[in-house]
Order: sequence, then C-alpha cells, then structure tokens
Amino acid sequence: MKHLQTFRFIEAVSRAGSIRKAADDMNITASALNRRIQRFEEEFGVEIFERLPRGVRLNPAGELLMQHFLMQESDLRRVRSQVADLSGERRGHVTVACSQALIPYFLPARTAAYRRDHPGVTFSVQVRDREDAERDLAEFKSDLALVFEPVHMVDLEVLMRIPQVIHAIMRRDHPLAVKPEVRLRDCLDQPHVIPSRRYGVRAMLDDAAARGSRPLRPIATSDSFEFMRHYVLHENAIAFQIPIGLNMGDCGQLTSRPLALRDVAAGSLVLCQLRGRTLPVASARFGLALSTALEQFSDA
Amino acid sequence: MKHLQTFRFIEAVSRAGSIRKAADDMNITASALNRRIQRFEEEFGVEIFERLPRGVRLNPAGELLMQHFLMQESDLRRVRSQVADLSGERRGHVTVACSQALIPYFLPARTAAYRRDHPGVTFSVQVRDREDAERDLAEFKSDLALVFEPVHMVDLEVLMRIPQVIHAIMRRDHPLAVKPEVRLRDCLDQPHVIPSRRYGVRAMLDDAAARGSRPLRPIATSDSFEFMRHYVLHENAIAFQIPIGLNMGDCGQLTSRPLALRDVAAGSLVLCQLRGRTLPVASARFGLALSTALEQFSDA
DNA sequence: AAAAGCGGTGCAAAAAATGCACCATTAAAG
DNA sequence: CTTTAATGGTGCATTTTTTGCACCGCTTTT
Repeated sequence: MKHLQTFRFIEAVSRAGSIRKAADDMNITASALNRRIQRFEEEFGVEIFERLPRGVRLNPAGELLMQHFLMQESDLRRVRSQVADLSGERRGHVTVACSQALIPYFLPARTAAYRRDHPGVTFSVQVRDREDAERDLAEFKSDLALVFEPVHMVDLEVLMRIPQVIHAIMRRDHPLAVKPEVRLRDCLDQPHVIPSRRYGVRAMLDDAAARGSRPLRPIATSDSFEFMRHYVLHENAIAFQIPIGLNMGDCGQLTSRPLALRDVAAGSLVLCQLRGRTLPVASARFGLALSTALEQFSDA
Repeated sequence: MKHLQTFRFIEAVSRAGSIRKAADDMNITASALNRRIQRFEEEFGVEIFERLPRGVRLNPAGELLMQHFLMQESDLRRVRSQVADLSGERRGHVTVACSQALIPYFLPARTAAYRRDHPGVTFSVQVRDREDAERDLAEFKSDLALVFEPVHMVDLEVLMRIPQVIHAIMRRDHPLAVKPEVRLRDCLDQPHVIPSRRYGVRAMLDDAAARGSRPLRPIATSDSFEFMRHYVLHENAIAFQIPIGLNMGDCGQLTSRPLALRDVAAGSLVLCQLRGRTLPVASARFGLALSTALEQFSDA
C-alpha cells in the first residue's frame, strides 16, 4: 500500500543502519530517501533517527513509531483478509511459529486438513525455540505460536493450553521398555541425549535433575529432536520428547514411555497470539482448528 | 499526517454521502477527490463505496477499512503522546465521555487536580448518556468513559467499578428527611421527578418500581439532573441521584437520603475504555488518577 | 595524506496530483 | 412528460511533489 511507503523506507533504513545502504536495497537514490526521512521527521515534529558518524539508528521515538507501523501493517492485513472473506472464498496467509515437536506429525496434518476446507489459504510454518517464537509474535512476524513451555517475555494471549508429560524415547529392545512408565533416575543411569538449553524439555529436565539424585550426563546434546531420535537407534540410548511429537501409532523400532509425574511434572504446550491483536480471519480460524485438535492430545 | 490524507478524504465522503459534497467540505475539486478514491480502490483491490444514483455509501469492506483507519489514527495519537512523554513534560489531550452525575463536582475537581501536576495536558469532557458514551469509545471519539450502569453494547474494558446507591434528593424540611434511609414506596407516594429513559438511574427506578407496590408517577421527567435538582426547591418534591453527583458537604437547602437497598440495589459506576486499545500516556494516567479518586466514593 | 563512507543540499527532470471543462445518468421538480 | 439539478466519471493542461544527479562538508579508515 502506497501510504505506508515512507514507513517501509524507514524500516529499511533501520535495518540497513545507513540511508545509503537502505537506498540501495530499496532501489532508490540516497538523496531521495534522505529527503523522505527529513520530510517525515519535520511532519512528525521530532527526529526519529540519531545520526551517527557511520550511519543512522532509530532513537526511542523511532522505536515507538516502528512498533506503531508494524501494528498498522498487520492490522491492514487483517482487514484485507476480512474483506476477502466477505466475498465468498477464504483467502489469506497464515504464519505459525512452533516448537520442533509439532513439526513432524501434528502441524502437517492440521495444515493439510485446513487446506482441504480452504484451498485459498497458504501457510508459513517456522521452527522457533520458545524465545524466538515469542519474539516473532511481538514483531508481527507470526500470527500464531505453538510452543512448549513458553518463557513469557511479551504479552501473550493464550488460546489453548494442554499438559504434556515428557516421554523417554528408546529402542523397543531397551531394558526400560518393559515398564509402563519410567523413573527419571533410571533414564539418567542410562546413556542419554538431551536437547540444548533453549528448549522447554531441557529446562524441565534440568529442573527435575537438580531436585533428584542423579545429574544430567548427556552423551550428546543437540538442538534437533530429529538427530536425537535417530541417534537412539544407533547407540542404545534414551532421548526425551513430548507425546505430540511422537507418532503414536507405528513407531518402527522406537517406542516411548512416560516419565513418572513425581519426577517431572507435566509441561504446558501453549497455543498463543500477541495480546490484543485481532488476527486475520484465516489465522484466527486456523487457531480455532488447532485448539480443537489439541484437545485430543491433552495428556495428564 | 500526510500519509493518512486519503483516509481522511474517504471519511469525509462517507460522512457527506457524496463525493461532491465532501470535496466541497475538504476544499478540493470533486474530480481530484473522485480520482483519489478510484486510485485507492484500485490499489486496495476492491471497491469500498457503493455507487448510488444520489451519491455514494461505504459498503461492508469500506466499513471495515474505516474502522481500521480510526484505530490507526488513534494509535498514532498514542505514539505522539508517548514520544512527547520521552522528552520531559507530559503533553496531550484527554477526552472523557461521562454521565451527568460526574459533571458538577467529581470531574472538575479531578481534571483540575491532574492539570496542577501536568499543565501541558488539555481536556475534553462530554456529557453522554450511557449508549452514546459507549459509542464514542467505539468510534475513538473518547479515550475514557465514566458511566453509571453501562449497557455494554461494545467491547468495554473496565478500569474501575464502584457501587453507588441511589439517593433521594429533597428539601431539608421534607418529612422524609427525618429518617436516615428512605423506602422507595414512600418516595413514590410523594411528588417525584425522574430522569428520562436513557439514564441508568431511571432504568433502576423502573426495575424497582415494577417489582414494588407503587408505580412511577413522575410529576416531571427530564434529561437534566440540574433541572430536577432545582425543581425540588420550588415544589417540595423528591428527585433521585447517585452520591457522586451530590455535593456531600454543604448542600444548601437540599439534602439526600439513600434508598433502602432492599428496594433498589446499588448500581455500578464504571470507568472504562475500549477493549484492547492502548491509550495515550496522558489519558492512561488520568484514568489511573480517576480510579484512585473513585475508590473514596465507593458506597455500598 | 589519501580514500572511502556518511548525511545533506541545489537544481533540473520526472512523476503525481489537481483543477477545469465537459459527458452520461438519474432522481426530483415543474 | 419535459426540465432541472444533482450525481459520478473522464480528457487535458497546469501545478505540486518527488526523484535523480552532481556535489559539499565531515568523519573514520587505510
């Protein structure tokens, strides 16, 4: 939209850190861009960039303005989507930031199901650790976030929250597989692989281990559940994951057992959006669909 | 702000009902305005006006867009106010829609007190019945509303709610003045004046009378509490008002007695804003000041 | 000392918005 | 039924705004 051009230029300048670089990015002359900004600052009444020897940077006023602009742009997308909804078929683009556990089974199934009903809707699904997912929401880069154990940095509005018990993942022939549920200390006595620090599962294991008798002694740490899951096949080790990230039916050579609740309490898988934001129709509806689908995974 | 010009034109057209009239209002040629709208519709992708033989009118898409625009304009005011707050002195303009009862004593005192601390802040105080007050909020014409017994048409966010018992207003020499509290039926046996239908006090009296033994037989109905208050001085009648609208100290020849709670339950005086909206700094702070001031009037 | 960036400015060219005269259509007025 | 006075829309010349180019003064880097 043309009336937001200036804001897009400002954003580009803020990103590039210098007017000339931004001008280059936006295929415009530096002088033209410079004057756009000067004009805007004059109209706005206060400077929004601080001029440094090596470029420019948004000052606090500029930051506030930038936030306003992001909101406005996002709200315009909402309007467009609602307008499109008025004229029959639903269109739009849904952006979801989610934890790794949702990637292999849950989200592909849900997005495909939603697209069966609304072929005009497209999706962006981004894997984000819990901090980044929330940041994405705050910066209007995602409409929805589906995160295990969010950290609550920003104003989240929780659409759905379900408990998830951490499971130990192991080969079917693993000694611990004989029990219906396993104790954390038994797992930690075995070779085990755990997620890296940013992840919710790791945070809960850290907590539990600190309270328990055994320290964490991972033979491998990874930020990829995919890696850890496959690693278990090679060395007969234990990995950890929440049930929604597991293929409940046929697991091939792998199986899973819940950790005893008295060792590790159930964590929360949370579907959320930015507080106070009105989502585009498609995103709002997809959020509802996710909520109902999540209910079946409630576990505890 | 220039980038909102087109929206302001669209708003003018929507208000005037025709492009030519709006063009006249906005000191621009009809052709220029016409083309602005055409350009915008083309850019937006859908028409926002329906063309009638006698003019134009916003279609549903246009209504959605208009709402977006009002929000955006209001949020820009918020940004300006926050930016102003960054550079020292607080500036800004606070708009309040309120019930009549707040007009004589409460609001003048609170606004004056606030302005003692922040001389750069200016005020608009509008008397609105409860429906209009909420409409003003929804249309971004007011930041805050202070209403007795709101009707809840739109999404309100309640900042503060205090109970208020309806009082009977009478001359000091009135026979009912001897009791510490009065029964509704005793009041209705006397000549009485009541507010017109739109007001909260009236709604509660209607309810109570419907449940009680005596009908309302007002000798006068008015939408001005001021009128009713003075009327009581001339004919020795009863009027009704909530305590915050009464000068608790020296009341001259008038006095007031609470109605028995078993006859008329306490109503709610509610301070609210539009749900989800972030108010300009000055308005938000003034809202807080009102909240704390209201606490002292809590009554029930 | 030279070179390479940076933001900023004067001026002419290009682009966009505007005003004017006018058209087709239609609802009200005569 | 005709006339009149509205309405939205369009072609074209004019005005206003925006842009690109060449350049300045300044600071940091080489």
